[in-house]
Amino acid sequence: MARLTIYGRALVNLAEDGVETVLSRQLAELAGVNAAKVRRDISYLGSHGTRGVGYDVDRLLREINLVLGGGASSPVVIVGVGNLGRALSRYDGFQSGGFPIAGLVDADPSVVGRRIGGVEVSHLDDLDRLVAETGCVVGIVATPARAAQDVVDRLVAAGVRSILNFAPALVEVEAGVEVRKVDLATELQILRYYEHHRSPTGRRRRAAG
Amino acid sequence: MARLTIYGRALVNLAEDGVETVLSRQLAELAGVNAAKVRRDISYLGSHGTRGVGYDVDRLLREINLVLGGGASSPVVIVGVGNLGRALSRYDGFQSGGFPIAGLVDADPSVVGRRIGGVEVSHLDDLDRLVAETGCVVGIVATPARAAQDVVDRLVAAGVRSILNFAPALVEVEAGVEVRKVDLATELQILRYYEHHRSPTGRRRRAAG
DNA sequence: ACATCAATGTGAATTAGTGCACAAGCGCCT
DNA sequence: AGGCGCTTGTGCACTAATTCACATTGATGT
Repeated sequence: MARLTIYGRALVNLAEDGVETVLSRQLAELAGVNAAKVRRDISYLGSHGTRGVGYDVDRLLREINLVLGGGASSPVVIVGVGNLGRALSRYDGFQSGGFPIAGLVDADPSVVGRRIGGVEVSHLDDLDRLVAETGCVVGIVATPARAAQDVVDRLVAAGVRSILNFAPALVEVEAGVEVRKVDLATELQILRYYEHHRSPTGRRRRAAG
Repeated sequence: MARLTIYGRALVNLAEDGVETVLSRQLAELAGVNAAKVRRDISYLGSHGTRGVGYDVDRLLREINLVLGGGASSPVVIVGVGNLGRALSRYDGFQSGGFPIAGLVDADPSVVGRRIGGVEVSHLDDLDRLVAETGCVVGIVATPARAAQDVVDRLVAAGVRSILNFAPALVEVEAGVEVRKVDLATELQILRYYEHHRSPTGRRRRAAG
């Protein structure tokens, strides 16, 4: 679940502050959710807090990291170095999050060979070789919508089983391949929707996660 | 709902192809959801298709655009021109989606005055003036997590009521202000989770939206 | 050792979301 | 004009998610 990553981040902050024990109520406050939900989520981990005391921060963090895949490094390949692809290539959040950029790929021969953020751009046809050599397990699709399905098919053929899709298009994959979509246009549209259906102002509250 | 924007995009494509009428079944296929869901979603619009025929593409598209805020242009201000902020500044999806970048802001004096993607960077303290002059209605937060709450407070104080938060932090806002969070780190974490809990391969399917 | 306190873990209730299945309605064909 | 076939709109059942509320259980102090 997505909430686990939120808890994880909150726990990291707590650990850095030297906190050793946390209550479900506190974690709920930090994560912006209900305390009962926190407890139920954590109970699915099989983890056990201590009744009357709370959860051990370090232990809980370890358990969450374990189920999320730990601190392992997962190299990614970015397909499409157009506007968005270049932007993502220069973003160092991938690196610092444990997802080093192992390769850049584009179908346009005129950009192949160029270096962006210290990584050379390969041709789309070399995707198989690139994935095999670098051991990429995650593919990032930053192409126009019409190219997305073809790119995803190539990624899957190359062995990639986890895909983050920034293209505004739905793609089909075989079961066993996980695709997540990040759609900036949709997010902005939704904001615009609220802009047009503004409710009367009220009290301060925690934002949706 | 987020699905409305998906329908909208599908309808645009259909309209470009010259299609005049669409069935709930077809729209469901394009959007990757159940046909009954499409019908129920559309029924909330108050729109009426024609039984036995389907929905008029142009009419439905107009209705969806209306409820989503139409083709109005909504200028945005990007706060934080660090790694991610610069990346976003150069992404022209905002411009083409009807969200022109009206301003860039940063707290670091050494980047103030620099031009990125044709827009000059202003100081965070000038946010009020910038928002007032450009009529920005949407703020994009691309700062480190620890600065996010302060930046959001300043945006709200300046009159911005719609915020897209890329910082990995929850922020509090008064009611009436809408915050949406885009969290690349979480998306990648979730992919990594599935990577570690791989289910056996199966048949091709449409990916989750 | 025992009582007390506090927070967890979870059964049960509530709410939201999904999807089936069918009645109602519209156009077309005769 | 009337019947037929097709699709919408929606009542209803079902599933998933959330939240309440409390019995349970570990720690602590006397």
